[in-house]
Parts: sequence; structure tokens; C-alpha cells
Amino acid sequence: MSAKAKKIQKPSLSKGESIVEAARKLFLREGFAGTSVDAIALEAGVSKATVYAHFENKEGLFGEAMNGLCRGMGELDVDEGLPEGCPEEGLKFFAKRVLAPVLRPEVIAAFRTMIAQSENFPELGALLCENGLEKWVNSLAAYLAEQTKKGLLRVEDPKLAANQFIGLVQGTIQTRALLGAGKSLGERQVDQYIDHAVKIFLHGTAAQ
Amino acid sequence: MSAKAKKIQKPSLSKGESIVEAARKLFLREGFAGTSVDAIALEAGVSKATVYAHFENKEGLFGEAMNGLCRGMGELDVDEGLPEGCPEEGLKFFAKRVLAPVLRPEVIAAFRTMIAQSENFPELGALLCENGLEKWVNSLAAYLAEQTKKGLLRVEDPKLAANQFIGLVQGTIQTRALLGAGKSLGERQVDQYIDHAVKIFLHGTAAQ
DNA sequence: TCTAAACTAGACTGTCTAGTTCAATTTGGC
DNA sequence: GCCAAATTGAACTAGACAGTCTAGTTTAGA
Repeated sequence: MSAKAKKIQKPSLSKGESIVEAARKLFLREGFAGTSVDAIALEAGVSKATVYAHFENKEGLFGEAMNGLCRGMGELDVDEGLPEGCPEEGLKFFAKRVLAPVLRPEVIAAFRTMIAQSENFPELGALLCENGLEKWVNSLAAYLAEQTKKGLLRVEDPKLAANQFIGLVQGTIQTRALLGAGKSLGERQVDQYIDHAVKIFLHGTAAQ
Repeated sequence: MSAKAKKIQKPSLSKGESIVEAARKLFLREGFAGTSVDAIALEAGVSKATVYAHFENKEGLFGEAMNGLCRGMGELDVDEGLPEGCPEEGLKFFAKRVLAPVLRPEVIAAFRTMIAQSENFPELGALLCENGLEKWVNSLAAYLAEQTKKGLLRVEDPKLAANQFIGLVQGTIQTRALLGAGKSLGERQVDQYIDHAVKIFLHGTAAQ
């Protein structure tokens, strides 16, 4: 009956796409081992045979799902909204963007899945870094170089500084969150956290 | 029945210890799901029945093994070797200590296991934080407060600053390592990394 | 309307592993 | 050396799950 109800829907996605989407959703939430192919088929509203008609095996499906996720991340425009004003504003912009994902439980859960599987799928971890972290690093590094050129900051190695700024902002929050030991932070605390980090970095890299 | 069996057997310590030790070794290297009880028994040189005579089930064994690990960490004296000299030296000391684990593949592997299981064993993640990270944070915070009192630094919120210093030093190295996307750093690079971080933090929190 | 391809349910195989059981054997304290 | 507790090995149950297969159904295009 629910099957019949589902049958009435004209799926906007091709079968293959809905399988990947269901797989992604479950893998990110439940992990690789915690997700059965049966569950994926059920979630996709598809029979298990269809899953195997589209994908070689569970690992291939995982690869496809995560690959798509990472590729999607790569399309984000990380510079969008970057304020033109003083370095402080620019740094706060980056700080907010870099801290936000770490504060979202579903992102942390997804991150856990990727970390847990990174030995089995080494290329996926690299892809995630490249399309996620690395884009922020590059964008921020370019910003730091630009501000240095303007004489508003004095950053010798922009890429190194960018990596460390991101660490500075995230502090130990990510670590705690991954271990499930982080208290959730209020908006005020986050602002305070960011202000503090930006202040240190600004003074630490001030021109002159 | 099993309760009666448990009461009768008074397990010798050595067996129990070697089981825990074997379990710890395998769990940390292969993860929870990747380690079978048979493998643990084999590694411990013990029959599977003996494993179950000592521990209720696989999860209990995991808990015991990780608990011991965390408790062991808690006994480390984090202040040992802290130089008396200028803040720069002190900060470099902390930086080295905080960066070292992140650079060791076996620590990263262990960390992966903890992260992957942190949802199933929430108290273990908290314990690891408390006996690992938190000890460093507290020690460093005390140091920062002390240096501030001496007029050598100006740190308003030592604990916040300590958390952020640790993040600053680790930068994105931990993230990359967890994702298996980190290039291994040479000793010179590590020193450069630390120097840079300490410089930023020093200037960022300089007195006056 | 016909046909081929895609899809379906669900049964089935094989494998893996947690956890149990028990008769036989070893061990350590007395 | 005796005895009870501890341990062993090996077989066993039970359940989960990847992946296959089949017989029948739906779909879409010509």
C-alpha cells in the first residue's frame, strides 16, 4: 500500500539518482557499516536488485555517493559575501564560515563517516580536503596576501597563516565535537570565540 | 546460568589483562567493527570462552580497553619539562607536545576508532577529552595566567586562549590526518610551523 | 499494440560473527 | 597429591547482511 502510494508518484529523479541520494543520506547518518543495502533500497523506494543493476557493490555505491557530495562542495563559491572593509571584518567573515560546519551535528556525523572510512577509501578523504578545506585555505590565503600587499597585514606565508587561522578559529571545538564531548555553543559564545580569535590573529600579524 | 558460571570462576588477573591488552591493540588498529572477538582471543593467546568468562560482551570489552587507555593518559604529567624561561619557550614547549600526537599515524588511527565509536560510547569520548585534551588546556591556561600575572603576556580568558592556541598550533593538520589526506611533515617543517604559530600568538597576546 | 528493457518482490546462498555450551584438561593453593 | 576453580577447544546457534537469481510486472518507445 505504501508501495502503491509510492508507485503513483512520478519520480523526478532517475532510479540511479534516487539510489545515490538515499545511500548518501543513510551513509552520512549511520556510517558505512551501519547502513545495509536493503535499507538503501528501501529508502530509495527501489528493489535491491535495482541497486545492484546500477552499482557494482556497496563500496562502489559509497564511493559514488561521497564523490558526488565532495564534487557538490567544490562548486560552492567561498568568496561570496566577503566584505571589502578592514581586515577585521574580512577575518570575521572567514571565521564564521569556517566555524559554522563544525557546530552542526549533522556535519559532524557526516565527518565521522568520512573519517571512519578514510582508510578504505583514501581518495575520498583527499577529495573532501581538496573541495572543502583546501578551497577555504586558498581563498583565505589570497585574502591575506592581498591585505598584506595593501599594507594592512603582514603575512609572510599566506598559506601557512591561513591554515593556522582556521585552526585558531576552530580551536578544540572540532575535536570535542567529533568525540561527542562538545557542549553546544550559544550564538553569543560563538561570537565571543570568533572575536577573540580574530583579535589574536590581527595583533599577531599586524603590519608594522 | 551464565551468572552462576561467572560467580564460580575467579579469573586470574593475568588472563584478564592480556585480553584487555590484545583487545586494545586490535581495536585501536582495526576499529570496533573490524575486530572480531575470535581475533582478540587469538591475539591474547586465550580461548574465546575465556574472553566471555571475563567480559560480558564485545562492547564491555571495548569499554574496558578504552577506559584503561584514557585512565592511563590521565596519569601523564603534562607540566613535566616546562621551561622556566620566557613565554616564547614555554609556548613552544606546549606547541611541541600538542602537535606531536597528531603527527603519529598510530595515534591518528586510534583517534579514528574513538571518533567512529563515539556515538555508541559517548562517555568514552568525554573521558578521552577530559584525560587528554582537557589536561593540556588546563595546564596551558594556568601557564598563560601565570605569565599574564608576571606581566609577560596579556591574556584575559586563559582557558579560551589555551583552546585557541592548541587549535592554532594544530592548524588543519589533524583534520587532514584524520581524512588520510595529510602529507607527512619533516622535522624542519614542524619547527617552522610551531615557530609561526607561537609568533602569532605571542604578538597577538603581547603585554601592552 | 507489441516488444525489449527496466524493474519488482522476495526467496535463496554463502559468509561472517557474536555469543553459548560442555566435556575434557590444566592450574594453583592446601 | 587432591580438589575446585579456571581454562580450553571445538562445535553449535542464531542472526545479520552482501550479493544472486527467478519469475512475473511495469514502462516507454516504435
